[in-house]
Order: sequence, then structure tokens, then C-alpha cells
Amino acid sequence: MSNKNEDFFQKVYAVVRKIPKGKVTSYGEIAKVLGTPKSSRVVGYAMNHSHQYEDIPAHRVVNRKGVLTGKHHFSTSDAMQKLLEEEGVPVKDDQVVDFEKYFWKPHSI
DNA sequence: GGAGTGACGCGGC
DNA sequence: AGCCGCGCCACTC
Repeated sequence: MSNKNEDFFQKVYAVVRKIPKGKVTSYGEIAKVLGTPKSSRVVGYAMNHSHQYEDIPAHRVVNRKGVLTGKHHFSTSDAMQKLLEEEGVPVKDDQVVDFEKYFWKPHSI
């Protein structure tokens, strides 16, 4: 009896928590590290519920293009961009500049 | 319990 | 090279 779904959620949060400051990653990469590369959407769903946790830097998670797709789920539309810029990640037009440069690939869990 | 939805990703056109 | 459509997985109505 394994609450696999909850476990998956916790795994997602664990990875997101490990994202170093000033770096970003994508939903797909997180899903890959968790062993379910096709569940990238579920990662996003998990992030949607991450607001009830405090240690989840959801602003460091963007889609594979580096677009701040989830910014609308923050307190304000520009909160996500502001947080990233404060950490040293330039954002222009809701997209991370030099995304590959600031991309952080999670190793494992 | 079928159908729709979503903070995604990829392939095809 | 950009836009459209499908697949995938968990969740809700």
C-alpha cells in the first residue's frame, strides 16, 4: 500500500528544494529524474499544490523553453519574474534569458 | 465512470 | 522556424 502519488509529489518537492539559488530547471527534467519522463504534466500539477509548502521555490521551475508559464499562479503576475531576477536570473518577456546557461540539471534523488 | 483539464513535451506540418 | 495537435498522468465533476 503505497501512496505512490503522494510519494511522487514529495519527490518533486524534494528535487525542487535542491535547485540552487540563481538556477532554474524544467518540469520535464524533474519528471525524468523521478523516472517518469512522461509525467511532466503531473509535476506541474504538483507544483500547483506547492503553495501550501514554504520551502518550495516554484519560481525556479519553468517549462523546457524557459518560459515562466506558472507565473499566473503566484500572488502577482510579476512575482515569479521578480524572484528570479533577484536571484540573478535575467528574465525578459516572461522568458529566462540564456536559459541553457542558468539551467540546472538535477542529478538524482 | 466517461469526459474534461492542466505550472508539459515532442513530433509533424 | 513557428504553429498545431496528440500523448501522458493524476485529479475533478
